[in-house]
Amino acid sequence: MLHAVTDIDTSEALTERQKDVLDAALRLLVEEGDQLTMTAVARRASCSKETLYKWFGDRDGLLTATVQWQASKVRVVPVDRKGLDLPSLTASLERFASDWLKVISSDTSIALNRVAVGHASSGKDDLGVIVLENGRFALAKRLKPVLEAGRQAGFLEFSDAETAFRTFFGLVARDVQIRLLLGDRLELTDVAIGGDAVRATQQFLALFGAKTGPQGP
Amino acid sequence: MLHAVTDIDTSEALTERQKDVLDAALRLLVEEGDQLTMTAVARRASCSKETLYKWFGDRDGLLTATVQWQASKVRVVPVDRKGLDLPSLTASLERFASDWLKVISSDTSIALNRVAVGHASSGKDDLGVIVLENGRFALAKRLKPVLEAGRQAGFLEFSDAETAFRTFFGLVARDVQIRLLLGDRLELTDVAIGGDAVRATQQFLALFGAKTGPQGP
DNA sequence: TCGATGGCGTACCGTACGTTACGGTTCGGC
DNA sequence: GCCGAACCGTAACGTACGGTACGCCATCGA
Repeated sequence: MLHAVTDIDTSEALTERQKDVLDAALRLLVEEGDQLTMTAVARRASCSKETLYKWFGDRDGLLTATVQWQASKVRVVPVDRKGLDLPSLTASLERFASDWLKVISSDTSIALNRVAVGHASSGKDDLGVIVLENGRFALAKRLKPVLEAGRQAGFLEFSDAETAFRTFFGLVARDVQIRLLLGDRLELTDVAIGGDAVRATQQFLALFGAKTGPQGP
Repeated sequence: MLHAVTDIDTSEALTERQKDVLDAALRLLVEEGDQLTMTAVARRASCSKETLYKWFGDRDGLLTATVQWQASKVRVVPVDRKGLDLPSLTASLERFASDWLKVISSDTSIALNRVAVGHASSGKDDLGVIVLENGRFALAKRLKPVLEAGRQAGFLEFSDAETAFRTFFGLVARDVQIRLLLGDRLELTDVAIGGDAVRATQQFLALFGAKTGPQGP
């Protein structure tokens, strides 16, 4: 289990300058992958290495701060649960699917996940936990209320929201993330993403949609 | 696209001694992750570094050979398509799902995928391609004939085998692989895997099973 | 005006590791 | 028994990079 390990408010007292430095590190990470050096970050950010060490402790600290900084930038848009009907539920699910596909296919996400995966082998720091907590688990946390609302409104049928979520996750992501992480050139256009979102949502509704309508037969 | 890049017969003239060395490297890779050193491999395999360099060129060559060697070890068991009925189709699908879950949750697969993901960022070598080709694409190559047979027998309905396969893939793997790669302690017991295989198969049949029987109404 | 603080640039140190070189040993062929 | 090839073990080399020290400048409060 790793839930509820880091609730990540982060942005904890970061000066503008520090944010700039982390942005530079992030860009470098996207461009060059994990072999980014402290010297490169310092040069790109126009700061001295000494400052990097004073602010972030060591290389892992910088990496962690960078990942957390990126995580803090994705803001959660709450879903309103008023007037829930089937079209709006469908639209919500499609929106989640589309957003998620956009995220996992973005250069930033790919780079961050690669770094985190690489560091997970030598379980030294918590990059993997941070990425999971702000990716997969954050998604679940946002989506589950929608699923629950759909169930209470009688549009969905499932016994366990976690299981339902994981199925939705699988229907949306399929093999996309692992292929991208492994370097497969998988071009996801906006229209392809939109189509996949619709397909995944329809499949999910086919599996978990209530046979009877919200009022019953 | 990266299909049909490496058809990988490999094992290309590997002496027993060389296989032993690669096995040692593989074990070391599983134990220590990507930071395995040439010295460590030489010591573990009781060979000299000079021999390593003569045989495999450089560190990347050794890594590539190791990954290919592991890939060459998984033998494909062909599925017989005789006497296809719904129970045997279901059993085949469950078997594929179960096997796949066992593979992606194995220490070896996790270690290899981590290394390949790490190397994909600095697109220097083809580790990612090799892993994909022997993982996700090999699975597709084996499963698609089964899907086609199921369709011709009238048990399945789909227009594109690739799309159907990817949905099956998503239903089986869900978030398992990325969570494991990121270091989440996800314990998959045999019974849990079996249950997941059954669930994924049922969901797949619910989505792609023919509404009419094999003979039709 | 002036000391102090914070940060930039750079030179430097130590180490880890990839790579190479070399002496010693085993072994198959003559 | 002798030769050369292959291989083991290890020492040595070169370099890249994490981490540190230091000189210099700008800003700021007194």
